[in-house]
Amino acid sequence: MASPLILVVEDEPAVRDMIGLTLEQADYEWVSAGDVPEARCRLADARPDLVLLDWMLPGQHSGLDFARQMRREELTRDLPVILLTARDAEDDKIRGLDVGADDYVTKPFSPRELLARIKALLRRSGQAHGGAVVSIGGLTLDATSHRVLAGDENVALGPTEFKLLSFFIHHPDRVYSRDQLLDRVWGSNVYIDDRTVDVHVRRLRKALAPHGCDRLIQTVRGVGYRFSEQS
Amino acid sequence: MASPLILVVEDEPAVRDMIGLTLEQADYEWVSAGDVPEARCRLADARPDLVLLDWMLPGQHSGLDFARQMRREELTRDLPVILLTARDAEDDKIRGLDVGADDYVTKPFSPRELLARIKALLRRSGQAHGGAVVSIGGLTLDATSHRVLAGDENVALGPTEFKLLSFFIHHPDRVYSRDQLLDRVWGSNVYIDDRTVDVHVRRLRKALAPHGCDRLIQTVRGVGYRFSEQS
DNA sequence: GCGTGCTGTCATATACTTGTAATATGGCTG
DNA sequence: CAGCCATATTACAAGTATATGACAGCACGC
Repeated sequence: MASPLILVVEDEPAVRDMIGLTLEQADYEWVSAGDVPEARCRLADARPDLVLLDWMLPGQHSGLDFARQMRREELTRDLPVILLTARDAEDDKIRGLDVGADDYVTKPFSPRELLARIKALLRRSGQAHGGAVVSIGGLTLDATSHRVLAGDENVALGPTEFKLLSFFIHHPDRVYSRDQLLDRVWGSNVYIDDRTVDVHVRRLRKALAPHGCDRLIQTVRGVGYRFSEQS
Repeated sequence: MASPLILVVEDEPAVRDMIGLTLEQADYEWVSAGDVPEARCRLADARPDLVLLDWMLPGQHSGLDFARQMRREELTRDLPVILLTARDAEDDKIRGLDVGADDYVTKPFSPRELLARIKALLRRSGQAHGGAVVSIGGLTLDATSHRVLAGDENVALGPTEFKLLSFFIHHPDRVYSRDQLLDRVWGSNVYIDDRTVDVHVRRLRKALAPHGCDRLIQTVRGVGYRFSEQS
């Protein structure tokens, strides 16, 4: 998967940039917003994977209200939120978690701590959704929605190609003969010609090529095919 | 709201207790059942909010059959089910989702993972019942006033179409086979032809088309339909 | 009872998939 | 380099799945 996108909602430009720098060093993408209305826009257009939210924001709405709002809306309900708070008061922390923040960090915080919490949260939220999701080499296959993504673009596949890719992606780094593939993808005891596998591999490659993912399916001459990230 | 009640269906007492402990620590109420008949009783008298269901159960009925049954009955149709499976086989996962489990967890699993999934599912189903209004992709469905808006215009739907859309909008980003849709939208023990689903999907699309919302209902060839904002 | 609207089924049209076969390409061996 | 074999590519026609439009039976309100 592409590196996660993080939305930083913070009115103080200096703090914002500091956080941004930290994020960049850890290879996260990020966008920022200085107030709630702007944050709402970013939320809608950038679709971040996680939100860092300042407790105190200018304008009539506090960060807390914003968090509460996020929980009300379908699209943002499952977004992990980390609250940034200058205060140390236990009440605030509790109120924050109560409203649906998943974690909080007290200012001043170390970059290391911030990153650790971000990482933990992304991992958790990832797995909460990722029941049937497998990703390799920029390719993501989601059995639940029956979808394949290359990077973040949708890949259209026919039923057989989908099954073939599904098998490959679950059994990477290993050669399979055409017969083995017929058995495991088409089902046992099918009377289909070996060469048919070539054709489906071709179709799969063709579908993946525009996204550069066709390199994942490798021909092993004299043996069969292999799905692997390495050349 | 009172803390959610979770039904644990698992024949192994040790596992049951372990899960129970995990649940208690997270402040969930729970009841348990060791086999399918007992589970049915608990379902009827305790009315749980979520079911944790072991894949392999003693007796002639597997957990899978039980899940399927639940989907057919009015009262239990919308109950979130998490399948517990010792196996890692992809086939089983797919079959599990096929039957209507909302998620699955592979044994051995960490308490944290289990809790994360429970939380995610409860949040989703909570909104399905509690929040009367749900919006996705410009479509708004208001269960209270029994009304559907596309943007700000009213969409006229027949009863079945409304139920179908309601189901879809509450279960987005996921494929459902025609059989599953019959079970979950039409209800118990109907013997209606698969193809009828096509017709209702068609009617729904037709009603949504003037507002450009028909793209939300996507055909997944060879599998069924999916409701999603993407592609 | 009569119209109206909804539902499930069917027949038909359309769109996609699929296995095969014919042909091209490429690599290896001698 | 020739010749052989394995794989790649393309085309195609049959087979399947889905979309669509029409219809008859119902249920309901008037």
